[in-house]
Amino acid sequence: MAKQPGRGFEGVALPTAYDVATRAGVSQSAVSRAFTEGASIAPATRQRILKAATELGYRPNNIARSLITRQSKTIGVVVGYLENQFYPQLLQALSYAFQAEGYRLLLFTNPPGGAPGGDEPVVEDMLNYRVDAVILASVMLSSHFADECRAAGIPVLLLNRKTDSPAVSSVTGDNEAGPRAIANYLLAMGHRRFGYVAGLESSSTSRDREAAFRAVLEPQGFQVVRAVGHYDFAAAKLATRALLASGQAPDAIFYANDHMALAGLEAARFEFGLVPGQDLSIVGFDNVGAAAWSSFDLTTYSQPIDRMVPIVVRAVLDQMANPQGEPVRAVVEGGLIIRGSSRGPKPRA
Amino acid sequence: MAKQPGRGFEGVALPTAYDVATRAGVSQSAVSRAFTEGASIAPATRQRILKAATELGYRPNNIARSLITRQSKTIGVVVGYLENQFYPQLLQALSYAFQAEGYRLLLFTNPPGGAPGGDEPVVEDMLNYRVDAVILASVMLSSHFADECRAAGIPVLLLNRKTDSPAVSSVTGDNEAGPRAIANYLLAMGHRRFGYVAGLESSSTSRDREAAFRAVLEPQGFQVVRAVGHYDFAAAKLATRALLASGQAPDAIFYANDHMALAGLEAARFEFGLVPGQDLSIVGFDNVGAAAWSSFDLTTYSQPIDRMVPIVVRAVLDQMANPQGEPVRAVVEGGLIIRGSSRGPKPRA
DNA sequence: CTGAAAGCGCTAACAG
DNA sequence: CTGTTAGCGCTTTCAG
Repeated sequence: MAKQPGRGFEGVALPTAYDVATRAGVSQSAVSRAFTEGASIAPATRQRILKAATELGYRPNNIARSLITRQSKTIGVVVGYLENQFYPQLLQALSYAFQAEGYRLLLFTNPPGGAPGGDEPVVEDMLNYRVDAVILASVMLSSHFADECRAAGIPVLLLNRKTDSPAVSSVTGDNEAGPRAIANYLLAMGHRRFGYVAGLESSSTSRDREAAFRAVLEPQGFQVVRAVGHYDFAAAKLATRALLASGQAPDAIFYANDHMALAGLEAARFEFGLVPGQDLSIVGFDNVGAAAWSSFDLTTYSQPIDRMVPIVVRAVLDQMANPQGEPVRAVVEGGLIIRGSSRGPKPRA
Repeated sequence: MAKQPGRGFEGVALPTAYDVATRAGVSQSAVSRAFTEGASIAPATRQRILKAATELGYRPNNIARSLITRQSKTIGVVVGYLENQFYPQLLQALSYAFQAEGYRLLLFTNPPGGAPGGDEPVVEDMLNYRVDAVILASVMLSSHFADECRAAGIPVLLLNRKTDSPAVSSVTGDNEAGPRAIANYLLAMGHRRFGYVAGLESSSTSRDREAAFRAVLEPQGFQVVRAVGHYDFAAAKLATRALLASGQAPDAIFYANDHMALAGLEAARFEFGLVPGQDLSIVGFDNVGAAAWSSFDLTTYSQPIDRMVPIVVRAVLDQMANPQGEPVRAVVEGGLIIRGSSRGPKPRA
């Protein structure tokens, strides 16, 4: 009947492999093998053990297993702003993909409205949980943390952002080709006055997108006025207002992401009475679900989650298998998706 | 220099409490105490240990700690459809609130587009991780799973849904008063032909909301036509189309949640050329962020996340402290939020 | 194929 | 206040 130290129904301990062993008349190690894929055990023995286990309501304790295998089968994920639909979509896809590989996600979120920088102690704490890898999909985290993970021997992957350090793996959308495609498209549609709404100034992603956008326009003599939206809906509305209220208002605005572009669309339409796709062009980046909704019909450059996630999974798995391996720095190509929010010939209109 | 069995930078093992003990010239248990809140240890000793720990880059291994304390400090959360903005909002709030209590969330998601019923083996697997409690915020899960958790002695809490079993704790919005308030409001605004768009037929939440809605209207002799939106955006559009295309089209439609109401709004506006708030009234439930966006301006009944989450946290904490305690069955009051999508006098218009 | 034995890294009595 | 001593529940050689 074993000891009974623990919790469990009615204060009785959960059965252990020993209990199962006793009941099945085998050794405890046999029980272990019965629950280990591909372990050498006679089918008959295995059946007997499995039967005893079910009768007892036994479940292998993954904590104990982790302690000895040194694998928690857990991946720490830090996400920031879940208001931006891109992140829930990403999170769901990641969760599902890693579940298929036998990993689960331990979730860490930044405090709502938290300022960038300042590593949260809670996130530090994630390392104590011996996560097998860490995925950082939050802008709100100093890159110092990535180094700390590396020092602890834990693979890190930056998703949708980068660091200066080329030693850290990252997977991003095409922050170079995307903005260039957008710029060229806007030029072709006859625009001449451009605006850019940045995310956070500290964000490499926002900076890269802006640089690529300008790299097309400025050599041709076009100015790009800018405002900062901090990746926030309300702030992006304010930024849009500032841009549109100025004397030389742009007639084409590129936003660092869809989330802000949606806000811009609303500001233009409801505060200025403008008709996007006619009076001005509004373009985002990501192609989130809502971008395709009729209310927005947002032209954007896609960051294809279904193509990014497998790359992330493989990269993380590889890094875990071979910590000495080369870091991955993947850029996942997207595509320009022309919808109604921008001026010019529409796909089918 | 200790053994070197494990991973870690360059294949060297991470330092253990023993390594720190040796370096600080104390016993291993002293190290343990140095890292345990409120343990009896001399400040000087503690300082010395902490110093040695930092020098070695030591981090306490929570896995080992969990094994002995029988607490993983981890809560399993099952969420389904993250497209519905309500869930990311909820998830973020839960994550933050539990982090403050020293718990982390282990995330489980249903497969994208997964059918209801059928307990995913992956979710079963969560119990092997010895999560300290389970929060189910997914409709896509047979209630059988809740019993299984209870059998394993793990507190379960259903969020935004219920079971027949009164033994299981749950926290929901006001699925009784909310729909009644909506029905009364719509009546007062002069509506006479009503529609309801259900979520999943198997969902207690959707059934409760429909029943309460009808409970006001039918006794007064009004019919409620219905369609099923499966909590899905596209399906809700189809449902709306079906309702509006019929001979006796309703001029007031209540949706089981905002996510579907948003879809309904689009269908009415872009497929039927109707002006919501004028030609017909569209009402949702939840008050998600997007409901307040100008593009939707959706009248709804709120399910206040900031009031629900503390109740969830307390309930879960209580159940863990006292597994024998009474289950919690909290109904969190919301409020009718009248916006432009419904006919009648607007708050300030 | 199976059992015995030795821990994984840490916490928790129990003496001192 | 601190060290000693047992394990937590399981995986993993190593014999047999």
